[in-house]
Amino acid sequence: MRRDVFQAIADPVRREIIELLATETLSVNEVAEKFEISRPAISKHLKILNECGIIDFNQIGRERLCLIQPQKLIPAFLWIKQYNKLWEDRIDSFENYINQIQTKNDKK
Amino acid sequence: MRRDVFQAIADPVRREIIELLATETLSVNEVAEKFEISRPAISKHLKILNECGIIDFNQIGRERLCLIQPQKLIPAFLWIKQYNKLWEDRIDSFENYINQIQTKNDKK
DNA sequence: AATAAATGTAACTATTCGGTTACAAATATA
DNA sequence: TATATTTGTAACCGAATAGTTACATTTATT
Repeated sequence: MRRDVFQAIADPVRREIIELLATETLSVNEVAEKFEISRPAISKHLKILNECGIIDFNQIGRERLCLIQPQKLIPAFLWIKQYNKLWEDRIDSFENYINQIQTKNDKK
Repeated sequence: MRRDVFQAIADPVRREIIELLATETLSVNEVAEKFEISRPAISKHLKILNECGIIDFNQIGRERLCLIQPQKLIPAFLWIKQYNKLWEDRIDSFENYINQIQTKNDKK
């Protein structure tokens, strides 16, 4: 079973969980309440996020608080970031092309 | 069938295809030759990448050239990027903590 | 001590995923 | 025209995914 950050953020529910936990620390039940799906389903998503280190648990009595570990997103960030030169060049060359046409039209 | 950039880059083979096509445009067969798995398997991966716009095809005779469209990675990039303030603060506070300890030790 | 609350997990199901082999179709070459 | 090349796709398979309900366990409350 593959368990990496790319696979973790592939699921829209897990991305939403990350979004929630980025603003506040919540217990398992509090996370589950924010969704339509069952608590065990959320429990599984949290387990997957925990297995790749994106969240840690902090047991307080009978509650488990879910703490985000945002630095675990860095590898995925860097993988995508290596292509930003590529898409910026693409956009630049498109803008140059537009400017070129613009200049031609201005001359008319 | 969900088909978005997050799901596209979740698979390691597809990430490798993106890496290949970032440096050169290749035909379907040329892509397949770089992998151990069968050509139809690669064909499926290319189809998925195409369905979410990450690659375009350019038919030249009987060959189909695979052209990367790196700007399609931008939404995934931005989604992750919104957390970089979060992990930078985390790293900063860790560094501050280390510096604090260091300063204490220096005083001894 | 009895009950309520928070949570994990087992068992099950339907669907998707990632691979395979076999075959068909289109195009280039001899 | 016959053959080789490039490619897509159908049919199949096993494993993983994402959900469910039912139940067990631990901790807090009454």
